[in-house]
Amino acid sequence: MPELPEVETTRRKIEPLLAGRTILSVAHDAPHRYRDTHLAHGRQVSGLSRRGKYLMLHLAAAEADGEEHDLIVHLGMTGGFRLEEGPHTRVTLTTDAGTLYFHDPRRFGKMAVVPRGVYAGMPTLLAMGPEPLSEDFREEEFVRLAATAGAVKPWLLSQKPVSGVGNIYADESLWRARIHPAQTRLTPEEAGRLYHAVRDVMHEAVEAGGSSLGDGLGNYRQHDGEPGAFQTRHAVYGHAGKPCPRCGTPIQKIVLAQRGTHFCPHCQPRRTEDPA
DNA sequence: CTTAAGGCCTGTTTGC
DNA sequence: TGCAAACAGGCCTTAA
Repeated sequence: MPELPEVETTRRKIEPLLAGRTILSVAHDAPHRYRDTHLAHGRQVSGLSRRGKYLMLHLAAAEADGEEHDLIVHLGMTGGFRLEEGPHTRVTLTTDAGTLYFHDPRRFGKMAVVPRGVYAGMPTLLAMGPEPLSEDFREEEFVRLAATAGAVKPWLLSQKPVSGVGNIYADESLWRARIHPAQTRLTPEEAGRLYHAVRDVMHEAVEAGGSSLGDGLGNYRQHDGEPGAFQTRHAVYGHAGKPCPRCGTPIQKIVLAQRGTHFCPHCQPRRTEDPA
């Protein structure tokens, strides 16, 4: 599942293929899912950036309107760019220097072309919290917000306290911080541990090129088919029943807020009484 | 305002 | 064996 590390890896890998190129066409047959992509035609790609799990292709102004645009891409669960067409190719992106194919078996991915910075109609992007690897992500603020939050895992997944955390990295971060996924109202000590766990996990995962899991459809790959390497460092995600790397207790899997949730019942006990 | 739940979508896995 | 049901899950929409 593409989360921040996978989206960042995608950005780094396809930027050399797109920067400075002119988009000739964005072809697909799902205008509701890939909105206003015709607005990208004829525009030059000035660069790529990322916000949370959103990928942004910055498009130079066209002669007709003099306005810069963004082609916003969300990879959803199974989206990714490839060099070759396949059975799940949903969008064909043709430039003056080659073609990229957007694969997305489960069709959770989305695209939209909008005037630069106009994100109306994208509530998650508008309300997005700070980037976990930037200086905007401040421990004090995170600790303050966590003190009154509900169950910590759904809170992390909301993208509001910090951006880019999805199901895999939420479970891994909570395991490192030794906090139960359903814990509410974190103490300053707990929130501080979680702050550093999120930063460390994201940093390590980006360096490893993200996580590639199994051989199934949800398996994230880079555009050239290369897998990431972080999955070998997962302590709990996908490890139900296997020993906790820290204490040996079998990892437990539960459903929390409709998400598969993995944790160590020994290292991550639920704190029931309020700290005095 | 906040929080919770349903829906989207389809290949794979599980269960009868 | 074969088919149906459950499962995976990020984010939007709707509801409370």
